[in-house]
Amino acid sequence: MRRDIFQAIADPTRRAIIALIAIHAMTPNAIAEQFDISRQAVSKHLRILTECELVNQEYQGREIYYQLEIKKMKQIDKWLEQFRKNWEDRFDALDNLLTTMKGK
Amino acid sequence: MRRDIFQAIADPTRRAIIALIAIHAMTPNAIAEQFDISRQAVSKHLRILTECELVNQEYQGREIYYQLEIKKMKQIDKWLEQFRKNWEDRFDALDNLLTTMKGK
DNA sequence: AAAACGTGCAACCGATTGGTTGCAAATATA
DNA sequence: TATATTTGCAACCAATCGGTTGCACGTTTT
Repeated sequence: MRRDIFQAIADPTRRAIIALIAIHAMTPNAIAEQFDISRQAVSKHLRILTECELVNQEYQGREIYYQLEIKKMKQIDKWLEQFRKNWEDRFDALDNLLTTMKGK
Repeated sequence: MRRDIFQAIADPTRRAIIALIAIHAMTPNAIAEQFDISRQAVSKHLRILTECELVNQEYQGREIYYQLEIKKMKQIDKWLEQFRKNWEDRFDALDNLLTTMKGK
């Protein structure tokens, strides 16, 4: 099983789930209500997210609250790093600013 | 066919190709030499990358030079934006710095 | 104690993926 | 002109994906 973070975010439903639980922890049932797929399908997505350590599970009685392990997202950012120097955007702008400040 | 940028970077071979042609344009043959898969398999990857406009094609005689359309990578960065405020790293540090500067 | 609820897992299914081989077309070279 | 090179495309294949339904198990509620 490949199951790395890039494969995890490849599916649009999974990205939507990620965005949902980034705000606050949610149970599988609550998540499933937001989509047109079965609770079990959501469960499978959560399993994949769990396998690449993108989510926390917090057991609370018979409910399980899933929350995004937001630090894991940095991994994507890290990969992007190698290309970032080649596009001009707010980060470049900030980099330039810092460089300028250092120079002074 | 889904074929968005997230699906494009889901495959590790494709990520390697992206990293390769980010440096300088390459022909399919030259790219294929770097991997243990057939030239046709590389060609299929390039087709996918082309379909989501991640690469440029420059025809030169019978050769075709493929280069990364680096600006398209910003799309990933843009998606990451919504999570970035929640992790502490150099970008947060820069954000805080900017906020501080604005405040003064 | 019985019933209802929240969850994960297994089995199944059609579509997609990433690879292969073979071939045709265009360009370059002998 | 004949031959070699570079490429894309089609057909095929096994494996994986994203969904489904059914079920078992633990926790709550009645």
